[in-house]
Amino acid sequence: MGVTKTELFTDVQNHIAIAAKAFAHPARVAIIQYLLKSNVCINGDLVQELGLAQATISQHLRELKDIGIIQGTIEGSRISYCINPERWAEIKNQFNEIFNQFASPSSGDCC
Amino acid sequence: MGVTKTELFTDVQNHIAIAAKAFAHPARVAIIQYLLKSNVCINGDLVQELGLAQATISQHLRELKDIGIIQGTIEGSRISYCINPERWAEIKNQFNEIFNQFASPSSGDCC
DNA sequence: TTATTATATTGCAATATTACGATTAATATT
DNA sequence: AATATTAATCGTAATATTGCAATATAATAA
Repeated sequence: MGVTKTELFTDVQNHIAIAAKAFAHPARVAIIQYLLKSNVCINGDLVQELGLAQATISQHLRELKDIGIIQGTIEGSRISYCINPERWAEIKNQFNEIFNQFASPSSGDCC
Repeated sequence: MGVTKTELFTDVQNHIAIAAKAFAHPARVAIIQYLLKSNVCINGDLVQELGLAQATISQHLRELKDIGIIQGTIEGSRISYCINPERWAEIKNQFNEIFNQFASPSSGDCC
């Protein structure tokens, strides 16, 4: 069907899934990495950096913005994007909480 | 197109995207959480736990197995799944590396 | 052997995602 | 004002994902 049965899952599970989608496409990872490097926000020179069409980049930016992990401010005819610190911390914490829940078993504890 | 242009991106970017997909669906998050809780591996009582059809669960398990984040061993007619410690650590480190690359700007550093 | 149980696989149908060209809207430049 | 630049949006095509019923496979139980 392609349609996720969100009603079967907890809010936390759904939220984690949405946050994970920010990283679930290499183009979006590339955009995030670019933003991490050039801390000084950016605009659409991502089109140069990645080899994708302008419309495609714009679409990925919108997804990242919808997830909330980035934010954009209008600067004349350009738009400066940057990481949203609060949302970043939130997502980071959500993932860390999961990652830290697993303690490697001493030995043949498991399969 | 629905087809990702993987050749445009670095190996790291592609690998992160693949790993993120493990968490990019609430059912898979639920499966991982269930595995974290009942440390003692499990089988397909996920079908009871989540409200999805057996075939659907099986499919998500295969995806998680393909990503490598879980592993399964045959135990008679059942299959015990558990988290793959090495792969788990690998993914955890990959994400932490990204998450730690961002230092919240002192003030109006950005947009 | 014949059932039963547990899980994987196959084959769909429906929806989502990825990508891009074309268009639009808004600001900049001349 | 006329034109260029920038980026969002629309429409569309191709592929991927989600979900399930039905079937297949494998091990166990009767």
